[in-house]
Formats: sequence, C-alpha cells, structure tokens
Amino acid sequence: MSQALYQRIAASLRQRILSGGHVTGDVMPSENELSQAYHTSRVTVRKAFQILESEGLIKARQGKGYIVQPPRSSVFTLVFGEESDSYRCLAVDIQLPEPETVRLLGLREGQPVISIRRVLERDGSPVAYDEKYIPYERGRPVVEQELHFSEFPDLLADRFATLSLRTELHIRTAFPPERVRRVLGCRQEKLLTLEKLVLSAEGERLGFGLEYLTPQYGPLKASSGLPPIE
Amino acid sequence: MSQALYQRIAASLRQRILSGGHVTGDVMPSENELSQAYHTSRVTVRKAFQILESEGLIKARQGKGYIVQPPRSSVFTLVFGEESDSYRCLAVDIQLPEPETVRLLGLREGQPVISIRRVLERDGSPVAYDEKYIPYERGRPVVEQELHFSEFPDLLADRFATLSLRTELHIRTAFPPERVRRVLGCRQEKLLTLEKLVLSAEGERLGFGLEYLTPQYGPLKASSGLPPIE
DNA sequence: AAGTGGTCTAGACCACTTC
DNA sequence: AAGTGGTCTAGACCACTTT
Repeated sequence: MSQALYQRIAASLRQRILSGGHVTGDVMPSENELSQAYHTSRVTVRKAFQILESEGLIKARQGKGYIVQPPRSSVFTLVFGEESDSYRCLAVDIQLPEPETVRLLGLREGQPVISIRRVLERDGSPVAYDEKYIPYERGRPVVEQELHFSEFPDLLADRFATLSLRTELHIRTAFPPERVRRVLGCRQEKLLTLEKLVLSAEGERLGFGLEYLTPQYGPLKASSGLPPIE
Repeated sequence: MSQALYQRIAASLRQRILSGGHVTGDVMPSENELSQAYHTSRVTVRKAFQILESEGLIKARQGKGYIVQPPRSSVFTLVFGEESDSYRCLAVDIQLPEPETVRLLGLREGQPVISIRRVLERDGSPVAYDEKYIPYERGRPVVEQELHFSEFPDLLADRFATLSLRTELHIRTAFPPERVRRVLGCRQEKLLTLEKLVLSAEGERLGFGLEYLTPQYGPLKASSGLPPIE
C-alpha cells in the first residue's frame, strides 16, 4: 500500500530542506517545474507545498515562489481543562476592580466589573483558585447559572464568535494574595500562576482571569511535534 | 475586493456550526450537495471543509461525511526561544546519570549520558539555567561545537527527521538543586521549571531536559485563537 | 513580458460506509 | 448499489513580482 503522490512529494521536499539542500531564504523549485519533474499536475504539487507550509518550513510569496523559512523556534501546544475538573463557584459579584484589573482591561474610572471566583477541589482538597473579571455594562443581564459552569470562551460566546476571540496567557510564579491563600490553605509560597487576557479580533480587552495552581494540581502539560495520541 | 469563494463558504459553514445549526456529532451536508448549492466545483467546497477541519470544528470520515466535533478544550500555543536569547555553555560531560534521569530516559544500569549545562544571561545577570541529558552511545562522536549552540530538536537532527520527533513539556514550580542556585545566584525559592522529554515517533526516549527560570526571565507567553500578529 | 503563486472548473477513478 | 470523502488531471484566468 503506497502513500499518495502528494505525500511522497512533500516527504521528498521536506527531506531536501531538513538535510540542508535548501537553506533559509532559498526559493524552492516552482510548482510548474516540479509538476513536470514528477509527471503530475500542478494541483498535486501544490498540495505537497501546502503541507510543508503548514509545517512552517516554507512560506508562499505570490509572484516569487515558496521561500524556505528559518528553523522554527519551539512551538508547543498546551491543552488544559480536559480532565474532569469541575470548579466550585465561591462568589459572583459586581464590584469596583483593583488597579491592576483596570489597567489590564483598560476600564474607565469607576466602571464596575463582574467578578467570578472559583475553586477546584480534588479529593476534597482545594488545588487551584480561579478569578475572572469581565467589564460590567448596564442593561446586560448577568446569568449567574452560566457563570458557574462556563469557561472563558463560552462566557463571551453569546456576544462574540468564539473563533474571533484570542486569549493571551502568561505563565509565571507569584505569591497569591491572602484571600487566595485562605481558600487554598497554603502557606506563603510562590505558586504556578496563569494570567489570561481575552481579546476580540479588534484587540478590545474583554476579560481578565487569574488562576493559582498548587503543587497538588500537578504540572501543566504541553507537547510539540507529532500528536501524542493516534 | 471580495473574499475567495472557498473562504466565503468556509465562513458560512463555520457560522452554521457556531450558531448551533449543526451540533456535535451531526454530519455536515456533503461536498456534492454544497457544490450544487453554491454553483461551484467540488474542489472549492472541499477547500472550505479543510479549513474548518484545520480549525478542529469538523472531522472527515471517508464514506460517511464531515462530522461536527465537540467544542475544543482550551488549546494554547506556547512559543519560546524566539527572542535573541543566547545561552552560554557551562559544561559538556559524559557522566553517570542521576536516578531521575535513568527513570525518565529508560536507561540500562551503568549507561552514561552526555550532559550539557547552560546558562542564559541578560544584562549580565543569569536568568535561566538549562540542563540536557542524552544517552551516550559508544562509537557516536560528540560534536561539542554543535552542543554549545543547538536547541534540542537540532541536537538530534542528524539521527532523526526533525518532524518525526515529539517533545513533551511539563511546567511546574520546583526548588532548584544547590548547583543551580549557585549559578543563578538565587535564594531557596521555587522557580518556574520546565521539564522536556524528547521522544521518537516510536516512543523511544531520546533526551531529557530541565530548565529553571528566574522571575527576571519573565512569564512564559502563550496564546490561543487568532494569530497574535497579522 | 515572463514567471510565480492563488483561485477555480469539470470531469475521473478509488476506498470506504451504509443500505 | 448508492453515496461519501480521497486523490488526481489538464486545463483556465487572475494578481503579483521580477526582468
């Protein structure tokens, strides 16, 4: 059982790049050249090129050709929230935000925010604490039920197409504030901390989240390269 | 200036899924149906479907159709090593590994490893410390020059196609050992810690890396959704 | 003007799933 | 057998870059 032609062409071209036959900045042979060399149609060659493009090895430039890209820096895919983790909601409030939140969300002075505080428990012990802030606008009802169970993208899904949202995540270590330590029952110690900023496609800041993970939560897992499962 | 037809079809199908017109498990209209509905060729409809497939909204099943997938859990893309960070190599040794390394790499007893230790300095101050371990095999020369400057995937590139490698990354907080604290000049405090395990496509464990980041390194940055730039 | 990639057509045959 | 996606052909016209 043979591979498809476009896959064999892609493999051949990939090999040429990885072995140094074509280096960064080089223009690959054109679609026309290759379709003749492989005695196939341009569409088939094109499909091979698009695989390599999706792998980040080359980039198409109309009128020029396919340009070999510099080696990618490490790109990892981080997946979380997959497990059967269920958060327990501690409080939903409408409140005046802290200065940090005002800054990150670009709020006008005096504008209140909806705040959602949750805790994740495993085996009866709290292992993570979660705070979210969304600008409060008069006239938009707060559906508390939704807030209890929803993750960030879903919280905003009624107002924005999910795929038009972007989330920026910063991972650091930080000392949690006292109110968080009280819930997590941990001593004065730096915790793994996730800061999420949700943006619209236009760059409008829609929400801000802060999550503190105790060592019991376990590591964040990420992977690069071939998919882990299959 | 109008969008390409395949993009408009993709947008329309995407909208139907996001608005709930098609829910998880549904079979989308077939390529033939849609090519007639849009008065276009099957190839054009197909291209639209493949965009949605790359977005994870649907999955193709030969003989059945395109199936709507369950909403993705949060998937973030973590990029690092992009900046002009240059590591300084502290040492390259061939040594007997610590038990933890033996376990992670699945080494036989007494098998030595190549160890590479590096430090990242900014403005003259160390901000990160990096250890890598690769099983040492007699007869394979160690090209020290390569080790000094290379990142993990490149280190193994002569033996494995880069794209056949997979790296698993665990992010946690941990106390660095004393030899690391000495280099980083930091006190007894938990640091952001990255554990990397490099695997071949067959699951063979090829390398193990440990990286300690000081607060001065800054946060790890990740994003999901639309690309940050463009 | 010539060459490149970007889009698109109207077919064809195959492998797979369902009936 | 009928319908589905997977692969492939041999053209076409367009927008863009280079000469």
